[in-house]
Amino acid sequence: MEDVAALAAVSAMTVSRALRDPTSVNTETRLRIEAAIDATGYVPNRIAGSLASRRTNVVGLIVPSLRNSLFAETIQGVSDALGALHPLMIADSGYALAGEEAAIRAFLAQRICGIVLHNTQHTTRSRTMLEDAGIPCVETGNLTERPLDMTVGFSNFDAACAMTEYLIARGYKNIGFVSLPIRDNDRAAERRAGFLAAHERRGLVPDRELLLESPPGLRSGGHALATLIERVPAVDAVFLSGDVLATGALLEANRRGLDVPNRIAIVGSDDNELQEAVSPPLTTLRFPRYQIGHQAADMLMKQLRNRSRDISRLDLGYELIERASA
Amino acid sequence: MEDVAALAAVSAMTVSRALRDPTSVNTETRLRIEAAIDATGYVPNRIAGSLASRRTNVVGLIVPSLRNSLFAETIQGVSDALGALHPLMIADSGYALAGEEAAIRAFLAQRICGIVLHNTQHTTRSRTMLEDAGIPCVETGNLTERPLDMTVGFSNFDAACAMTEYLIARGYKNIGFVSLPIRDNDRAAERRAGFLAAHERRGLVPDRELLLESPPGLRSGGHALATLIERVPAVDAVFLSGDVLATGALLEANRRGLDVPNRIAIVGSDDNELQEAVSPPLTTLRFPRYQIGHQAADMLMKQLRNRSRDISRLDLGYELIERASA
DNA sequence: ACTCTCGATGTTAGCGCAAACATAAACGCG
DNA sequence: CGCGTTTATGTTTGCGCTAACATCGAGAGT
Repeated sequence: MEDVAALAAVSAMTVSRALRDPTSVNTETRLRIEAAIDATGYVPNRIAGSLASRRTNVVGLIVPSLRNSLFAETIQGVSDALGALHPLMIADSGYALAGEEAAIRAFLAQRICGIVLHNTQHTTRSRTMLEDAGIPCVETGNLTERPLDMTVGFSNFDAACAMTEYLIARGYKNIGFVSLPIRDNDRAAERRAGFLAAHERRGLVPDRELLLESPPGLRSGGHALATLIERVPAVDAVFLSGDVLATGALLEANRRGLDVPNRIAIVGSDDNELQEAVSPPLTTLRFPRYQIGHQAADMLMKQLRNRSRDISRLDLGYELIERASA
Repeated sequence: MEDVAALAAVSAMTVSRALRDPTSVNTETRLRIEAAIDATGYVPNRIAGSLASRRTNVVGLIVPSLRNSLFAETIQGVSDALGALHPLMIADSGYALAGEEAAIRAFLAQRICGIVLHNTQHTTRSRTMLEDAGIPCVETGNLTERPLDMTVGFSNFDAACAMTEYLIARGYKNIGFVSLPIRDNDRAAERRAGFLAAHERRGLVPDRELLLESPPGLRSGGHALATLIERVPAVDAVFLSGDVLATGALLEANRRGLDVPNRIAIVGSDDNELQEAVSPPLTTLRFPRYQIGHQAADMLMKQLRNRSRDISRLDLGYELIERASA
């Protein structure tokens, strides 16, 4: 920076100012400085700047998995909202609370200015670290009642409940429910709770044999369908809530020559192009995952500027997409 | 850190050492320091550390898009290989060279210690910035002859060539080729070149009418198939190289009642669970995307330690997965 | 006993910036 | 015309750590 300052015949401080707030220096001076930067190929050192100002503009994001395309939507939303102003540091928790804690610790050491979490369950240590750090934090993935700081998303409970009531209303009697493993996964747990609540509201008692946990994956969805049919031959509908499980189940049903939806209805969640393209097209829940990421980052940035929060809980809802599979 | 040092009755320097290399301090001292860290809730400031040591341990990664599940595999590979030692900063270029340049500039300001790029085309400014920065750089996505520094991946040219020769060998005469838009996408360009080269090797002249560029997406693959059939009714095979184009085309063929592979063969690339699950299962190319990310990060870290490179070009190859669609 | 080495720790200085304050010139206004 | 006020820039200091060197005692070899 000294070199640039010398070349532009100003002090380093003026260069620093020109870089951070171009309006704060005289236009002529600014142009001289810009020319000097160009000539020297100077690249500002944000590390030094961050140390001096005691804050960075880096935002941290922790998702359960990086390879899951669902989270990819949210990641893209966050990245787009942050734009060029805030570099993005990403880590995956591996669906484990301990993994999240390790990532939080690493991020705090990097003195991130804010954090987005795709989880609402945390170790106590994670909680205290985040509180002590005093940085804005947005939890996404599931809308909790008592967020650490801010939260944006949709209610997995409500969504699953709505889908289940939809199936009940259409006359299905023996409805199976398949979710991802519930351990350390509040989203899956909420959905199962929603499934059960819908039955309770209608005065029905769900068959526990029809509740299943399944790893993610297309094939896994097929297995889940097979398991449920074997356990309870009378099953007439299955709600597979997670990833591409429903698509896998549908393909399996087709393979077995089961008539969907007359012999068995299949519905899913996390709508995507594929679910519409299969035959019959799947009735699913659609979640605004990109928007969640975008809004989360927006809320974070707003709080970084204002130092005052306007909303701390934002429900972006869900859509039930009716197609031919139920 | 002063607090920790006082509590452990040592100097700040010893605390710093204990943190960076626990073996360099006496075991008793280390335990006292660890206890003090625990008691005070001290979180090291890597920003200050980085400034003093003039290096960070942050690795940068730039992909064309964050929402694309193909890149997600590579991202996960990079993240897993880096582990807890190296925080990961991610940006997307939006499939644009200018976007990549902006991300590189931002990363260099953050003084990343190394970078992984999923692209082998760069603006001249990008190139000079990376050279001047003098940090290790791994290019993935397409194996270039003259990498900036290191490269790991597979040859899109070879893979497309092999698939095309496979189709030719099976007797298909009018082979269509669909790729993603080629502008600023060396991978798509290489694949088309491979397609053309395979014809040339066999002394065939491909019909230019059968070359198509298509945006990504399932539906888009269907459209591409429709377009090719309309243009050249005699088309008897289509190679859709990119994303889920082939799956979309297959679903469209099924919808139209076209016999695959007897009326028309459909083959794709980027194998995944879905391509195996559709009917008929798709013949595709499989690329080791996770491994590419993992190896790229490994090469980066090895060079950060050794300061000497052992390999600068690593071909992880591809597989041609034969199934029933051709 | 004397140096020599080596492990363990301390001291000094400075990384490259930005906050806070200082300065200096230009401006407006009664 | 003198005063406060504003705009544009400079100076000093320190952010929290680590590199480099200094120190200091314990053990080894002769």
